[in-house]
Amino acid sequence: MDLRQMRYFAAVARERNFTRAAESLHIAQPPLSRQIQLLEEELGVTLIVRKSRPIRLTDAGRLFYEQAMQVLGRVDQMKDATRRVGMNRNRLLSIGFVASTLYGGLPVLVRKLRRHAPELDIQLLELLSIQQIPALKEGRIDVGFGRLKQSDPNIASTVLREERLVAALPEGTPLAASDAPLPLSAIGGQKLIVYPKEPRPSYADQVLSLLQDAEIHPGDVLEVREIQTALGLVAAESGICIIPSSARQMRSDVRYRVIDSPRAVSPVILSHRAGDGSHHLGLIKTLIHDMYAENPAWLAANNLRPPL
Amino acid sequence: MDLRQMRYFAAVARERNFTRAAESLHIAQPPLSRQIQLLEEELGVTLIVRKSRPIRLTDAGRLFYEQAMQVLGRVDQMKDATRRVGMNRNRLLSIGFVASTLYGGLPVLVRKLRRHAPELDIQLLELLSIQQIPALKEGRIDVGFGRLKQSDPNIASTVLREERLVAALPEGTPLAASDAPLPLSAIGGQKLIVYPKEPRPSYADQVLSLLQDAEIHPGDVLEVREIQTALGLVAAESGICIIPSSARQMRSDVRYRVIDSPRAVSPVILSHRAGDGSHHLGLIKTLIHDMYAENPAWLAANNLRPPL
DNA sequence: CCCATACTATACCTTAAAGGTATTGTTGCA
DNA sequence: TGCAACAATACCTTTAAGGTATAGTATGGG
Repeated sequence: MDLRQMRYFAAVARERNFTRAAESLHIAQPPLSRQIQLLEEELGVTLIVRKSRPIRLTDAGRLFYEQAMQVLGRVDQMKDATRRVGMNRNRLLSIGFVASTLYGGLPVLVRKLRRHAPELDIQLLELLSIQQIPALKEGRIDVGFGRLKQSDPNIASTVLREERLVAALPEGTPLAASDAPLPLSAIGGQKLIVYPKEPRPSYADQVLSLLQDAEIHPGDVLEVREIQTALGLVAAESGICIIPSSARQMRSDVRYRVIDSPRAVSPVILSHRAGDGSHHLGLIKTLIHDMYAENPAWLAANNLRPPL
Repeated sequence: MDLRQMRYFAAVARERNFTRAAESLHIAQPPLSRQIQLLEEELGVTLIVRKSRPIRLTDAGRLFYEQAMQVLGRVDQMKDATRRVGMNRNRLLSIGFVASTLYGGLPVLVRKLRRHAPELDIQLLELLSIQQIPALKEGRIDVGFGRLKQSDPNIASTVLREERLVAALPEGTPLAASDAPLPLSAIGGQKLIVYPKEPRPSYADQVLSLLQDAEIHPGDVLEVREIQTALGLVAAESGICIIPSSARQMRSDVRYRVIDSPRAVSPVILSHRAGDGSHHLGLIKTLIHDMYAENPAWLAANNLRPPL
């Protein structure tokens, strides 16, 4: 498959007419027909109903069209962004993060960073904690916000804070009746949903070992790929799930109860290359410090709107 | 630009070596070098620092690499999805929605729909309200959830409910001191942020005409493209913003106050093609009805967790 | 410091595939 | 039913991707 074929198909889908589509693409009609045939052949799927005037898209064609438009838009954005970084010689700061920090202080930090260093192009990449280590080494990212402690000598890590864990519970179930802290033991026998499924080790293992250390055995453990799915399943009463406090913002159709155990915490960890003495890294550390100073509540135990 | 060039560049970036990258791509090394040169030429940007062994990526190269990987992943997903729909002859149901419904009942509806009609492939497309009308006519979507009343004879629309509007206020400002309903008049003289900027007419006009009809004049109106930006600016104390109640879930670092006016509501409107008597459309209507029945609070005036 | 080594770039040729022209089917409407 | 509009097929031309041979350039050991 080829961007050209996608563009050709998009033109046909828009015009609902091969001849006019070919004109708009500045090519002759037969090559256009052939490219669409090749595309359909590669996919093994008919995209266009030709025995109808004007032509119609099949269901597969409609889907392909929408997706293709999005991909093409994305490619254009990518071109622009690459040119901007390359031409202006702007420094690029690449930040890796785990999804949960998006619901915490990361957006605020990024906004502050843009204000304090407008010359910087900021790239945000969602990466799981352990993916951040190789990404840092390979220079794909410059800083990482993760949740897993590690001890690679080439990577410097700082615990920004320990965040309370909360249990996500389906509305209307007995456990969700109270707002009081939930004893860890209450999780025993419950159906537990953990994430992410892979790559291991991950936050899932952190949760599971927390329970294991307390000798609490959940009734059944279901692994899912991401927190969104996990909370969706909780809402669908498929089980309960343990998430960092900040991720509570993701859904309000489930109930949350802080877990009543001093060990039920998850760190937020800033990582960067050990040798990295860049100005921007220092700026980030300063800004994070400021954020905590501005909002000391974020450091409080029962943090309602927690931080990075 | 071409997916092939993106794949080639990705291989070089991964291997950090043209020769080995060429091997992994099963082509000779010189053509690979040339394709990368062509890519750099088209972008007008150097992506690779060659006077270094192993080679390094420039900042632009790093950015391009990450984006390219995401695009390539996206293309693969698209192929799979298209094949699945085309092969299994699954019916595709394409749903257009405005962003705010994502923070309301839409996810619940989609989940119910998947459960009740597992044979269905569901495509979700974010479209502004007025974009949904042509999208319905052209068959790009089958149903739309929007916020703008319209009167196209070919499109049937149903108001699902009227949702209360709330003002988003920066924390710590005088207006944010209370949780009580906010009189519409309090918005007079305030800096107001509205969205989306285009295409018009949009929800922005709904908000502006609400104020105009009440003869209230905001101090200054700033138009932004999307709600996320608008709320970000509110958090940065750039002004206040009027949003549908359900969108409160998007951020918790701003304060919300229900607007104290019976006219300060925004409808949630279900639209579909006038002739459409498909089974799945009926199912959607039934499911929505069920949702409201299950959760009558959604219909209450001061809806905290509102619906579609 | 220079040469050996391990690369990447250049030059030039071969081949595959995209695009064009002419023409033959189809569809749908008058 | 026949004509107008349009897509598919057949076949040729041109463009550009890929291959081979070789020259140029960056690190590392002697």
